[in-house]
Amino acid sequence: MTIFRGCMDIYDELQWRGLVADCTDSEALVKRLSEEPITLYCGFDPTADSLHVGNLVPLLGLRRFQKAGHNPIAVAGGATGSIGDPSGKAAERTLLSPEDIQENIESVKKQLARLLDFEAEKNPAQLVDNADWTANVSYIEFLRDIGKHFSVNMMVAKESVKARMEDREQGISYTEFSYMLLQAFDFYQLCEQSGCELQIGGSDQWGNITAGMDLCRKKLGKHVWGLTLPLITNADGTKFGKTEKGAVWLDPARTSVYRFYQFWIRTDDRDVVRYLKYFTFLPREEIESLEKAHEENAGRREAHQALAKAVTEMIHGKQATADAIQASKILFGAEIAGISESGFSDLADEVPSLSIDRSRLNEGAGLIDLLNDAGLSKSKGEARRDIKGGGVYLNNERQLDQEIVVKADSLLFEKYLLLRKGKKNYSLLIAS
RNA sequence: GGUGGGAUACUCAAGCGGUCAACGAGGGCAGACUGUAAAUCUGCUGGCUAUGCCUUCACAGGUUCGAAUCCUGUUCCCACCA
Repeated sequence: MTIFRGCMDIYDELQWRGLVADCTDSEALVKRLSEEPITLYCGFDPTADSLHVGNLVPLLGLRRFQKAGHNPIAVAGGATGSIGDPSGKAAERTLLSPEDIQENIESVKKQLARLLDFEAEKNPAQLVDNADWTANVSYIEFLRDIGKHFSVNMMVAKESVKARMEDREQGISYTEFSYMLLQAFDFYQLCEQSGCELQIGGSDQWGNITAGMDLCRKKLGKHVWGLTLPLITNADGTKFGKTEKGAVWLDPARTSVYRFYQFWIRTDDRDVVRYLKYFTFLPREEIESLEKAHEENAGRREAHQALAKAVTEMIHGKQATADAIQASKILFGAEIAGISESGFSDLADEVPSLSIDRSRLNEGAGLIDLLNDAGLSKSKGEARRDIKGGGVYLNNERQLDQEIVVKADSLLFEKYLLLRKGKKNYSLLIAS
């Protein structure tokens, strides 16, 4: 008998989306999910002051469960984050200072808060910090109550630890070795205090999750579940979520909305349908029709646009997304002659821009210097090479003369210079 | 502790007295083709006040007209022996 609508479908939906990497006792979990709302959690360690697109899959996983009527808990890893998870890491990491962790936690919390619904009447999301329950546990207590339940033999056998043990060059510190126990302790605490029965996480979390399940069983006699979501891979074998400029962050101060939107627009054809399933809440029928459109005419890039729009709106909201789309249209679509003055001032918010002293242009500024100042070329030598290679455009006109001097008469609307390197790197110079 | 081998640019990896800012591969950037995709092909890939100058081949010295290359010492790795 179903007590509330929606819960029957969540596992099927996850499976259809390809979001189930592994699951402990899926049959029993499916049954359990169909009975009544379950409480589940996922942890996020504050290793930086912003989440990035790589964190999105588990986070949206929580949201998917919430949409299906379940009770999600997001755990900010104030405690675990100060230790460092060895899972999937080839080398020991340097510890973050307590101040950094605190700062990171504050910003990450805000981002988590935007993606989960804390106002839902029936199943509001919760946000907790695992430092809250580790703070007053003494080391001796922890060793006696928790450590006793773990055999080192088992811990050493876990993939995350084993990999580091076998690597003579790297090794693993006792600190990181112990990480598993802390995460297990989280699950146990949440299970006891909040009746949490399911932990989800990236597939590299499998060992940590099962460790927590064991602890719940041993200490509470409770049968709980673990479900891992896949690690996202690009079709070309590169790491998902990285660009030449580094990670793609959710914080618009780190990755502008325009860049964020562009990141998704440039998704490989082979990945786009998968990503629609992974990263959007678009319903199945819609994704399937986009898939069809994509197969028929990939060049129209309908699926890409839908993906970029959906994800950007989810993270940055409708208005910011509309602006990013507009900026993209201006830069990649119309001729520069068609851009209005207000179009340029809008661009300034989206595209990297730089103000430049008007007097410099009166005297004439070398294109090489401008490229260097705008950061499009890393050095003047590189700027020279870029021009020579035919990759530099001023106001969308290719410049091949390395010695060219830019004067005030090149200013559009007497104010803007649009500098471009290659197909997609723009910089807007604003005279002042 | 002993012996031998190694440390070269973003990474891997040649070079073992001058022609070395350093072969090659990967990566990155740019061009062509396209669809802001992929694949493919082409060029570039230390810095500069630029037909020249400066800084780089673990670190510090030395030999030499001249060193990434030879010598001495130091640090770190790896292998074998104890």
